[in-house]
Amino acid sequence: MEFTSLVDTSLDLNFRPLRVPDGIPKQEVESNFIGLGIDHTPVKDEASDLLEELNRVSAENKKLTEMLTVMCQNYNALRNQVTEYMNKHSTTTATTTSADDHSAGSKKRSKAENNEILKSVQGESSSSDEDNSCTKKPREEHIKTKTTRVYVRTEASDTSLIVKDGYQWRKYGQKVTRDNPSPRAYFKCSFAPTCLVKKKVQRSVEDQSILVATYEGEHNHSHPSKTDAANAVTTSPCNRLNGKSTLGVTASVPCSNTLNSSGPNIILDLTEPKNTLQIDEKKVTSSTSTSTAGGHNKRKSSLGGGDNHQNRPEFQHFLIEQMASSLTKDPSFQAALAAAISGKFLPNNQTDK
DNA sequence: CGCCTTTGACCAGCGC
DNA sequence: GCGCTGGTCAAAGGCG
Repeated sequence: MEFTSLVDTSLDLNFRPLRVPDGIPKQEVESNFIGLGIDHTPVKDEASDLLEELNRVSAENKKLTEMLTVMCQNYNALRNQVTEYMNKHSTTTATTTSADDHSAGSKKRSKAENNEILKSVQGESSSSDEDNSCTKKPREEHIKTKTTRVYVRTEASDTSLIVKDGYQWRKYGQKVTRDNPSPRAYFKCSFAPTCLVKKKVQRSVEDQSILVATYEGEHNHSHPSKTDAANAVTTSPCNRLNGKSTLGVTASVPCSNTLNSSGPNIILDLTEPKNTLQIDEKKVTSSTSTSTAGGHNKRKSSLGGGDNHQNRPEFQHFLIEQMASSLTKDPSFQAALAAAISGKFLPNNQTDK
């Protein structure tokens, strides 16, 4: 099914073009934009400019939020359709295979294929998570268990299975699995046995530079660091203060649709059904950086790490900030923005500035 | 000395 | 019942 043709995820940069205040000559505006011509602009005009810019950005932000909402709705609708379709298809397959002389193996395979498709559509929800396929836990239990999957782009040369999410983890095992040559590392929250959250980290089969971190359960304690979480996305991903520590911060910030291989792009897969935006399916990645929170800090936080924080206003504000930060650092976005702006100012397509 | 990682051994579920 | 596999345990060693 062609999702991209059904859901318009494109970012229309011209949906709300910059409005030039009537009182300001066009040339002056250009000067402000390109050369930051503060010296040539009266303070009063500058203030009104800033106010105008603030209003414009606010409106733009609102518009983006609306677009995101629409996208989520579209996604949910599509997901429901696909789920319905797969249910029908699954029933049909079972009927035909039982009627025919197909082997048990082929039955299993088709069923597994259907499940695989469903998983990809449903964002690999906890009940169908591949990692739970061989779990020892009773079914009811791992339905309850909140499972979140986070994709983190790292340096290809970086062989450590460390996903920095701000929480402190204790590694208790490592195993090479059958379906992936890369070892899988098992972590427990350092607050165990009080906190029973577990984390599995393994490199993606498709892209060795992507770490797949699967979180099971919810932290019953506060985030070790809020401020560090905020700092983390603006600093280098590799500057761990303690080379052996798994402490760090993961900024799960979907914002730019450009895949920046040089940076540690982070793809958030919210596998909870209530989380309507399954970012990872579109491979929307962030070009923001991550870094350690440093040391064994245990400061209180409400951001990052735990997937139960994502609906909080602070986290959303954090997301917005990181989106803005990421976009402004993205050369392709800057180019697109410049083209959009120059297209507005120069209707004759004179984009040589 | 305490905390951490490493790693081989062990356990349990599942399919044949 | 046996083998395969994923998950966990725990002893040993490293590091600050």
